[in-house]
Amino acid sequence: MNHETSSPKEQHTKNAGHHSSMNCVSKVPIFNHLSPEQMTEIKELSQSLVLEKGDTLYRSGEESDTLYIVNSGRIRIYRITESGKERLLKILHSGEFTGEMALFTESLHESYAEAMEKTVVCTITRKKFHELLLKYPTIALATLHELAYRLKSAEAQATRFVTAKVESRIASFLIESINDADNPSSEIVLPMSKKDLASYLGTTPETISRKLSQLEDEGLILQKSSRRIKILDAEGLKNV
Amino acid sequence: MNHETSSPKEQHTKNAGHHSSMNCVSKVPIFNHLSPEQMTEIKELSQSLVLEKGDTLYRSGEESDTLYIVNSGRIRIYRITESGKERLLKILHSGEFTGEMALFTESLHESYAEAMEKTVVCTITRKKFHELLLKYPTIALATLHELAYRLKSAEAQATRFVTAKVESRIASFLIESINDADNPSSEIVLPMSKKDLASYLGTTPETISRKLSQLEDEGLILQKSSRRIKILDAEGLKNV
DNA sequence: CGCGGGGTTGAACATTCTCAAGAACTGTGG
DNA sequence: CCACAGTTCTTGAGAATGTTCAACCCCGCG
Repeated sequence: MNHETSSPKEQHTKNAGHHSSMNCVSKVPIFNHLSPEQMTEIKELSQSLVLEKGDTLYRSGEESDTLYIVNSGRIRIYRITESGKERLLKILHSGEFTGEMALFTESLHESYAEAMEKTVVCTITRKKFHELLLKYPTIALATLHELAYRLKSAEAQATRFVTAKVESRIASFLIESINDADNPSSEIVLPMSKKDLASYLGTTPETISRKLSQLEDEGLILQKSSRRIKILDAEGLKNV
Repeated sequence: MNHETSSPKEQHTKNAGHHSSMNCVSKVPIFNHLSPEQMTEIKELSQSLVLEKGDTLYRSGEESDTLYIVNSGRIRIYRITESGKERLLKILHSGEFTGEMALFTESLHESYAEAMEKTVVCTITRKKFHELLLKYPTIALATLHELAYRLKSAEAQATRFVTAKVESRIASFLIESINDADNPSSEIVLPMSKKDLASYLGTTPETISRKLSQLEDEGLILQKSSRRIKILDAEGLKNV
């Protein structure tokens, strides 16, 4: 994890933090259903790392041999397209992980990971995670489960985005947002800036802005502030 | 695997074929490195199924509790988008598998799988595969490896397709095709009709046709026949 | 020889992007 | 608490990119 990077901006914070931090592992779905002893064992294998807002966890092109699990905070995962544009892949929240490829082959990162706020991540090296998987098949199973789910999502998203119009992409995104956060009112708060949202949906901020206004004109949503949106007609949205 | 489908077209071929077919399992990467006894055990868990051209393996909305491994032949996996258009996700060749989600949760298929020619698939039910994974951690590891790889590919493709112009998507596809088939000459044969290719790349046959002609005008490729394309300037293609 | 499906081409049309300018918001320091 | 600077967001107009629809071609096949 030595960064001989030459970026003028910022780097890994050097403060690798406390070893074997406590709650690092406990929030992670794939580690559920383990006995206390197993938990302890895992905690000993992992190291925690503290990132400040804007810090980079890894960059495209760097060697990848570590699994990162977010303990608290948020990590932005994005790629740079051939045409030099940034495209947001996902935002990792507490309990989610990245670096799955690292676990199986010598490979290089193809994306960038950057802390959106102060964030604590747990790190486990490929070697150690391997041992873990072989020792506890249920962890392997849980990880498989998670990857299968992600694959399905990725495919669903790819399908939707490649063909659908921007308007439908936005509509889908809004509907998913309702489902995600258990909303009593059907009001959602965008989890990112519109710039990021545009990048995530494969379009531009301008278009997002216009389409949202359009949806508002059609009476499907209500923009209460730049980040807060109230869904007026979820059914209508689905048919966009 | 009872199909109470009411489609007038065609269904599963009923001839569920020979039980525990021989080479079904032997071609599958995730089953490599196993002892002969283990192989035998696996063979006993699986059943083979013969599909004729055009037969459906599964449809969107059907319950999914089986892993399918292609022994010989090809399977077209596609989705229908909200707007009712077909979008090709991938083509499974010998040794590849589908149904990964089936393995972990009660879930429904969201895609369609259809034989492109006479095809033999091996089937393993969720329950049996689970037992297998728990018993042989190395299989779990190999499966994880495969899924991680697929996830990476899916993400890469999603990124590329969402932002890139059709022209670049085609160029990328051509370049990958060179790499895939070890080509002495840099001549490739499209693995599918242009109609399917269009669906795969998220565009229309018309646009494919036009863009290919354009690439030819630019001296990057040569269309020898409707399916055969010679790459004249791979470097140039990469910069499209 | 005629039929049918894929493939190609053209022209009108729809969608989205780009660039540019201005408005609204956020956080900071006085 | 206010003013300022740096963003982010919105809006407009023109340009680029792809889609649609319709006609036509080509080729394999009965």
